[in-house]
Amino acid sequence: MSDSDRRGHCSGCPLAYALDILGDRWTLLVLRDLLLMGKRRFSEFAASSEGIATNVLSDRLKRLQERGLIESEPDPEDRRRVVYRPTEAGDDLLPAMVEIIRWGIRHDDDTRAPKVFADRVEEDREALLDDIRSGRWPPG
Amino acid sequence: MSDSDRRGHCSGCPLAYALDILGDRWTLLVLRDLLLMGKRRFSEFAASSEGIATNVLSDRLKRLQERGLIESEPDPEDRRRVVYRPTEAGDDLLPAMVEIIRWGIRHDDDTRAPKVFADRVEEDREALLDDIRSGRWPPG
DNA sequence: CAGATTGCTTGCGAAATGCAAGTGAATTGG
DNA sequence: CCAATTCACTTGCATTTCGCAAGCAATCTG
Repeated sequence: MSDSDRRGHCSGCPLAYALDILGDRWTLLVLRDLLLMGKRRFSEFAASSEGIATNVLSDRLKRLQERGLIESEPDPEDRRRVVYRPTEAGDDLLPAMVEIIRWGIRHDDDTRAPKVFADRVEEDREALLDDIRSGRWPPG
Repeated sequence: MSDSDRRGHCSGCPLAYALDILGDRWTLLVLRDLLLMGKRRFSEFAASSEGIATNVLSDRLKRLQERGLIESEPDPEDRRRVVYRPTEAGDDLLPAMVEIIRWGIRHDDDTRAPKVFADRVEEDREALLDDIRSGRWPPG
């Protein structure tokens, strides 16, 4: 049986529902790479500075796919590769992710988040979300 | 060594920082009880319908305290009891939590979240946040 | 004082995690 | 064309975390 079979808690609470999918150390970091960093391939996720183990990465991609937050297809230009993309449900996580990041920026004294991002979130959250969604971020 | 010593990943990413504190199945559910349900005691958290194990609950309360998201003091009216309260950093998580809940409501077909809440978040998020913060939620 | 309650700890089997190494298919270089 | 390399995983295994049941001291109630 795979790592990726987890028991849902079925409490009816939407937060518990979300945590059943996202409630671990790695899942949201993979989604960050997809939604904010524009990464699309296994080796790109694996190269992120947090250093996720490849077996865990493989498992998380599988779960995200089963839960409908991402989808994948073989890269037509190199069939060894697989291209992962967020679905609409995955993209829809952006506001939540940005709020968590915002909290992190405000409370981590050693944050290395780009100042442009930090400033922009506080100044105009909605505009920043639109920029990210339409590929206008990062600017310039 | 206690369960509550976890290794920080020190990547500098504010999301990774947040996940080092919040990235598990239970921590945010305890904070939900504190921020949204007005619960304050160990036995109240333990009674939530998700059914957290008492050793895990004990560990999470300890970690949240070490990380400065909650604080506790013995209940003057019954010294067996301990009263837990969110700190400012804990309260500050409310917007992120509400965004996650919003995602859960939109994507969980079987959600049992109160419709008043679901409607209000979509209609006027900021006003809802203010109502929660000032104890005006739930209404009536 | 006897019994119940509260917050929390302990013991233990099961599951998840991190790490290193390996696998097979596809691609590149010579 | 064939050896070497890349890529996305998988496997094995030791360590950590988990859920569950039981136990505990301190406090309160009758």
